[in-house]
Amino acid sequence: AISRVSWITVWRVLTARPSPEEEARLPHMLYGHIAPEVEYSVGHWLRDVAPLLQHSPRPIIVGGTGLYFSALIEGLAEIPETPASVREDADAIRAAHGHEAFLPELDQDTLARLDTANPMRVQRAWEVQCATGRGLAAWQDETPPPLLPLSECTAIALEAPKDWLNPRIESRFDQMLAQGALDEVRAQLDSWAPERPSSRAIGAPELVAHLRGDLTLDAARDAAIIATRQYAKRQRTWFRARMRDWHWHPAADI
RNA sequence: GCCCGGGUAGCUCAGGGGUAGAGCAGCGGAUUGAAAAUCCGCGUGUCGGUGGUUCGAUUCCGCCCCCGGGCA
Repeated sequence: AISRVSWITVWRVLTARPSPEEEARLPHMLYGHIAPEVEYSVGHWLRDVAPLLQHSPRPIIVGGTGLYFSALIEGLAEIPETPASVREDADAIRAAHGHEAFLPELDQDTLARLDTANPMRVQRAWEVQCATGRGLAAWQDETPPPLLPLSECTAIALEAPKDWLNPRIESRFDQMLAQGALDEVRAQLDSWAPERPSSRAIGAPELVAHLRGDLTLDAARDAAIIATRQYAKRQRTWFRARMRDWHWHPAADI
C-alpha cells in the first residue's frame, strides 16, 4: 500500500496511520516519511509515487485528498519548485498589503481562471510568476499526460453518506484520544509552528490549544470533530464532482 | 421574600414603536504544488408567556414564568 498524505513522522495516532503490526504484514510506502519541518505538496508526492507505480504486484493507493488523486490521474503542470525565499517575500507582501496586491502583477489568462478572492491561490499564482517569469496559466496549459490514467487502474470511491459517517468521526476521534493523541501532541509542543503543513493535521491545533490552557479538552474534542466533519464534506464535494467515472462502492459494506 | 441584570436563529450575542441581524454551527459549491489547506454562496426565528397602551409592540407599561448575581 502507498499512503496518501499520511505524511508526517510525528502524527501516528492523529493521522490514523496503520499500526506497526499492520505495516509489517505487507509493504507500506510513503507513510510517515516526511519530517514535520519539511516542505511537502502534491508535486513532491507525485515524484515520490512515480517510481512506486512500477512495482509488481501493483500498489494500492489509498487516501482521501482529492487534489492528489486528480493530479495523479489527470496530470499536474510541471512547474519548477518555487524557492522558500519567494514564499517568504509573498507572505510579507500579503501581510502588509493583502492578497489584492498580487493581482496587478498577474497576466490576463491567469487572472481569468483564478479565484481572486482566495488569498492562497492568488499568492501561489504570484509566486509562480515571480519564480519562473511565466504565468501560472501558461504552465498549466502545458500540463503533461497523467502518471496513471484512469484507464490503467481500478479506481474505487467509497461512498460515505454523512449520517453514516458523522457518528464514526466522533467515535474515531475519541479512539485517538484513548490511543494517546494528547501525548503525541504534547511531544511537539516545544517545536510547534502553526504555519507548517504538518501542523494542519486535524486535531493538532485543537489539542495544542488545550495543552496550552486555551481550551478545555471537551472544547478541543468538539472543535476537532467539527473540523473533521467539514473536511469530510469537502471530500464528498470533490469526489462527487470530479470522480464520477470511478467505481462507487458503499463504505458501509466494507 | 426584596433589589438589580438577563430571557432574540441550533449556540454566543447585537438591536430596537412600522413583525429583526452578526459570528460560530449547519447546508450547497469551487478547488493544477500550503489541499487534513484556502475560498464562495445560503439567515422566518411563536424576539419567554400573557394582558394592556397604540393605527401598529419583539421594542413601552402591568402581571406571571425561567436563568444569573446581590441583599436578607
